[in-house]
Amino acid sequence: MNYWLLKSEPDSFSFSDLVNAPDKRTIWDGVRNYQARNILRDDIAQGDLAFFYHSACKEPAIAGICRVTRTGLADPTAFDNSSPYFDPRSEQKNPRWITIEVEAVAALKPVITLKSMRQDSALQDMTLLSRARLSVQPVSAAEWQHILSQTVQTPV
DNA sequence: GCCAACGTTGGC
DNA sequence: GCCAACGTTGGC
Repeated sequence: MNYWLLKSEPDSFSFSDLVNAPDKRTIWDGVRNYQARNILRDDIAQGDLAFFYHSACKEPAIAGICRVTRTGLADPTAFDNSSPYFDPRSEQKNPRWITIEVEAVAALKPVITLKSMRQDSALQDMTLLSRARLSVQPVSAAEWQHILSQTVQTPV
């Protein structure tokens, strides 16, 4: 099993929004970066766990944990010409944008801020610190466990 | 709101 | 295939 970090702008879709979604699940749609797409398509497996990270907001931080419930899904927003993520180059028979479904597992109290991760010598190799713009990224088992040792998980 | 970093596009 | 122009992300 592998660990991941998924970024979302909380003003658009927060961890609380995921908790309040039907079945606490959502399709992770809207990713339009090829490296992130490749990770979603090729590397993430059903049952993997991911941090839910809040980006582009007042306090960038890991807010919760989610589990991957489905993989290999064509991103439906690519086919929806009313969506900001519409991409006419994505064909139904050969979808360009592949994504996953995730389910909320636990909230972190306190949240783990970007600031605290920057200051933590155990986390200096985190992809988050060197590849700030990559919206889907790997987390090592050591990083995962270290971060969880700094906080308490509250099941949702 | 600024702006550095960086991914994508498109002319050549 | 190169690379300049352009657009977006995201921390601050």
